[in-house]
Amino acid sequence: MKLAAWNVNSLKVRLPQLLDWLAASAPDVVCLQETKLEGANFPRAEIEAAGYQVAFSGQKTYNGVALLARGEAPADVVCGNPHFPDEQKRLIAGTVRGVRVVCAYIPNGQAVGSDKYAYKLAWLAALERWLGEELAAHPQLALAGDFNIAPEDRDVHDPAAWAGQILCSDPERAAFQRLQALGLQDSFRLFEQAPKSFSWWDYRMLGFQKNQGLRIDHILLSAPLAARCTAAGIDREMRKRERPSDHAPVTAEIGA
DNA sequence: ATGGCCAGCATCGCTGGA
Repeated sequence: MKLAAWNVNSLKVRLPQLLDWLAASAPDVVCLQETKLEGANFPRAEIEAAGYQVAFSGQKTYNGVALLARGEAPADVVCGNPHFPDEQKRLIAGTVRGVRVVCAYIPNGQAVGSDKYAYKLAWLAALERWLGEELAAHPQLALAGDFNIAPEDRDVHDPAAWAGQILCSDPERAAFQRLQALGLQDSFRLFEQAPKSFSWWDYRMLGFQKNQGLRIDHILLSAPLAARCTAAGIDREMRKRERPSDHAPVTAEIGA
């Protein structure tokens, strides 16, 4: 089973690319972030026509997450974190083929020390608490999405320039490590990977052309799923398109 | 040259992203 996560930066704009990518890559489960759509505008019919059933939690203009599952509806869907009342639609979970899939759009944080940074750290602490419970109930669990955290310096094109900055600060990285301490493993690092592998590139300054990026989109797997994981990667093809999302899809393959 | 982009909402400039 192939799991994927993609921050589409507006599902309205990126729908043609999403449909192309579903056809080309045939993922079994897709976690979308930044759909930026309210329920009535969600392109359910187009996605169902591509063979996927959907569950989503959306709002106008900002945020918005969705789960797509090929050939079946995600079961036991939960929106939001019961430990963190939040107007912002950033979390949705569902079960597909016995795997609990948690799709997260972790806050950006804007700048270290800002109110949004405090919100990000509080959001992460509540996520850790809730995931501890989810893992106890669902040993086969994947946490996938836009984490807005580059876990290590090798995930940053220019670690000196980014040192201590948003997405790279020690408290953010410590929060990522606490998620790992729950037993979640970074699927990408289970395998040999090319140096300077990134999942996001700034639209400005020819970021993608120069490969000046960050690896901030991740698929974390519980130990039983990590043991079944046969491959993990980042699909740069969509980032080469006209009018791309600034994020590339990330994928993990789970064997039987 | 210390900034260059993009999406949404709503105009002809702002917020937010990362």
